[in-house]
Amino acid sequence: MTRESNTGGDKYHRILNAAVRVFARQGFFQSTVSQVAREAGVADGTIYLYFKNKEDILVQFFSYRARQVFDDFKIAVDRAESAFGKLKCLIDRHLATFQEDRHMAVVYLSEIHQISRVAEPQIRAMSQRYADIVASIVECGQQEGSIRENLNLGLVKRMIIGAVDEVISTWLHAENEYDLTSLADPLADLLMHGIGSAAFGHARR
Amino acid sequence: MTRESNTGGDKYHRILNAAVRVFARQGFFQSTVSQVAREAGVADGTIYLYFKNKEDILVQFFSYRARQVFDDFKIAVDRAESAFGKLKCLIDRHLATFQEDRHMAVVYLSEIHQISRVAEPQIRAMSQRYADIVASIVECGQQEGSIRENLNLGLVKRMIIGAVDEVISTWLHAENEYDLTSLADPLADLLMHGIGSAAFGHARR
Amino acid sequence: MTRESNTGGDKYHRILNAAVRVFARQGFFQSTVSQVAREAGVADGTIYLYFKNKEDILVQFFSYRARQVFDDFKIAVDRAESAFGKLKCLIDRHLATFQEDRHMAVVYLSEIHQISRVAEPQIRAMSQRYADIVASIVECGQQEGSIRENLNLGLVKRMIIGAVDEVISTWLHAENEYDLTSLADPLADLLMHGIGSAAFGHARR
Amino acid sequence: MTRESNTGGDKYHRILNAAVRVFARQGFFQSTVSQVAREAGVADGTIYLYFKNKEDILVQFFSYRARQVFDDFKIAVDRAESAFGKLKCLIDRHLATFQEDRHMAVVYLSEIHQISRVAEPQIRAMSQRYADIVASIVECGQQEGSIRENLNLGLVKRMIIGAVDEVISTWLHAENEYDLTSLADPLADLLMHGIGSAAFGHARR
DNA sequence: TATGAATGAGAATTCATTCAT
DNA sequence: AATGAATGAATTCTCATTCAT
Repeated sequence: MTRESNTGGDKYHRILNAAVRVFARQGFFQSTVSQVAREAGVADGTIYLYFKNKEDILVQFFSYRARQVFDDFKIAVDRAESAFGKLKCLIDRHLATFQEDRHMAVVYLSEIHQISRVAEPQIRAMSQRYADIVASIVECGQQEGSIRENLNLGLVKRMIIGAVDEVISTWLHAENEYDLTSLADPLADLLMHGIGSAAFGHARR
Repeated sequence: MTRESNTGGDKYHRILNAAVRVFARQGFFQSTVSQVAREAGVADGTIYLYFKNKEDILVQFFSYRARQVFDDFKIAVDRAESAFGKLKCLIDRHLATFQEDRHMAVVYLSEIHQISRVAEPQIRAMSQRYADIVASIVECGQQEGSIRENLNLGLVKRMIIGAVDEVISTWLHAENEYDLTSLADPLADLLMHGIGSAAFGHARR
Repeated sequence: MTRESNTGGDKYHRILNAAVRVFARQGFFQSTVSQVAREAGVADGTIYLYFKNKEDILVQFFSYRARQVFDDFKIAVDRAESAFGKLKCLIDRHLATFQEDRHMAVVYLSEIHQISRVAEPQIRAMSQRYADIVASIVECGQQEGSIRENLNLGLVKRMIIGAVDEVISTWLHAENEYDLTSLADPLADLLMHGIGSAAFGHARR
Repeated sequence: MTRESNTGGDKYHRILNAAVRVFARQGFFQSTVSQVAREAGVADGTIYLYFKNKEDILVQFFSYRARQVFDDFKIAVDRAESAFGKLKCLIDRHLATFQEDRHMAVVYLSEIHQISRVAEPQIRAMSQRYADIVASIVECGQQEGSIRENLNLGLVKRMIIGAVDEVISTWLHAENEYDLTSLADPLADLLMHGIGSAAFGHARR
């Protein structure tokens, strides 16, 4: 009965995309189902043929749309050779994807906490996906000797995703436009080598 | 009825604290003014003697409560000597403060995007405050030679605050309790030296 | 899906029977056309090929189905010889019919008042039919001397149908099952001879 | 928190009475909360200060208003001496009460089946109250010899209440007004002595 | 005939805010 | 200052009905 099997997924995706636009503009709770319907060019009631309720639109968004985005990161990362290359690639894809779909970026960054109460599993799945990618990068780097041993993987993952999300968030709220992806390499460099000077060496070791 | 945490304050603070508790529990938009009033032990109408409207409670929270927290960071950082010490101190204070006031942490992390539409200036002020602290640390480090030159200060600030926020966020959603501050040093180390191995040196330079 | 009770009938009767089942379960106003359609195994739109609107299903039910039931009473009553026999027969048929079709019983007893606003004529027709039967029984009884003269026929009819309906209604809401028809004779006896003792005779006369 | 303790029970009873009028006119399901509010001269939202929801209005009606009516019957019956007198008294009060408050009568007769799904206990309580009254009449009659032994009390109660309700129901739907209470004595007589002629005697005995 | 996706009017309910006390 | 009853606009969601296929 779920409508992925819709004729071409037409209305379903029209509504989903419209919803993301509206939510990005006004926030989830300040958006009305009517607004989403109008933006999608359907009647109010039509929404409920495809979504259980207003919240379900957000859940579906995170379940399918955003999740798939994270899956794509994996593919991109696998193409790079070195750990550093992979890291740059991950961050670049992350930044590029969100830059390409600003609406999704806004909704992802603003509403994920709201939705986490109801769609905890989906959120965890995305988070885990990211953690897996980071783990694979770290492992690769440790094998080639470019990444140090004894890392707290979870912490590394949190640092990376936190840094990237914050970079995106700042970009979203910036007054003047600028190219987000141009920050991929500098950020990857920072994450790889830290802010410390090489001269001082690694304090701990 | 709840009077335990009535920190001797007047009605204004009683309401503000009650609101943070309620908002943390249910989210801003899913909380009602009545709930805040009940939690504060005042009548619904009383809220409006101290706050312009529901949203204003959140704005006041960010204007005074959260902002002051960021101000405190500055003081703590100034006490440390080395740049690395300052960084650890900043992160430690950040983590400790949010660990001590979980309600504030939830509201800060969840609702800041909602409020940003209406309280952009306050948000910017906090952000700028953090940027200043980071800048002072970097400057200090560069003078003592422990932090490299040519850093994109804004990017460094975003990396740090993003990493810390993500660490806090993960802690908030974790199933089992753990000590957040114990992550301060490991995280500071990561930010300082990156995940790369010293052996490889700084690729770029 | 439910096809068991599809009494070989065409769509019209399939829908009508399905509707009675659904209405009995949930009440007319709390039932949806979709539910009736699903129960009947047809598409929503198909309902409207056979019925003017939702209400019309109920009207048709009372027009044809329930009405026919009352017609059957007449036939049964005519077979009995004595007035008392006829009365017992009427009540027995009444109880037996409703016991056999519990769904109809529920709808008849619960929804007749709702429908009376729109299908007054049908209701009156059924009521008149019952009044006629009662009148024929009374007439028969008066001829054979078993029923007293000077009866308010309308009142007698109301007493009988009221008593029987109430007996059925109680049975419907009873917690444990019991045989409804076993109450036919006791009730007929009560209606025939009243609750007074013979010794006291008829007070009035 | 329940609002019986309202200042004079003002709004609460205004709404309850308005609701009964509206429900009587249109039926419960075809009445809107807005209509009740308008009839009561209050805002829509005010309804919800006194009633949990629309259905609760009906439940409260049956819980307090109608139930009390049944309680009154008891008092009236106790005043009469003979069993026959008590019976006439019961029926007279029953008819008079409903004649005096036509709205209540309509709602009671039309909506009791709807509400029984949700307020089974209240309905049972009223029914039991009536059964008790009937039982006391019968017992009294049996002691004085005016009512026969071996009666199925439950059946007698169902016959009486069914007959009375049907008489009221017919009166409600009648085209021309007539005095309902004038039927009390004839009906009591019928219930007491049945429709049979004294000459024929009691078949069973 | 039959379908069932789409519609959109309509209803219940909530809740921020006001204001008489 | 404080109260909390009252308001009514706004919102979500339902569902009878239609109509293109």
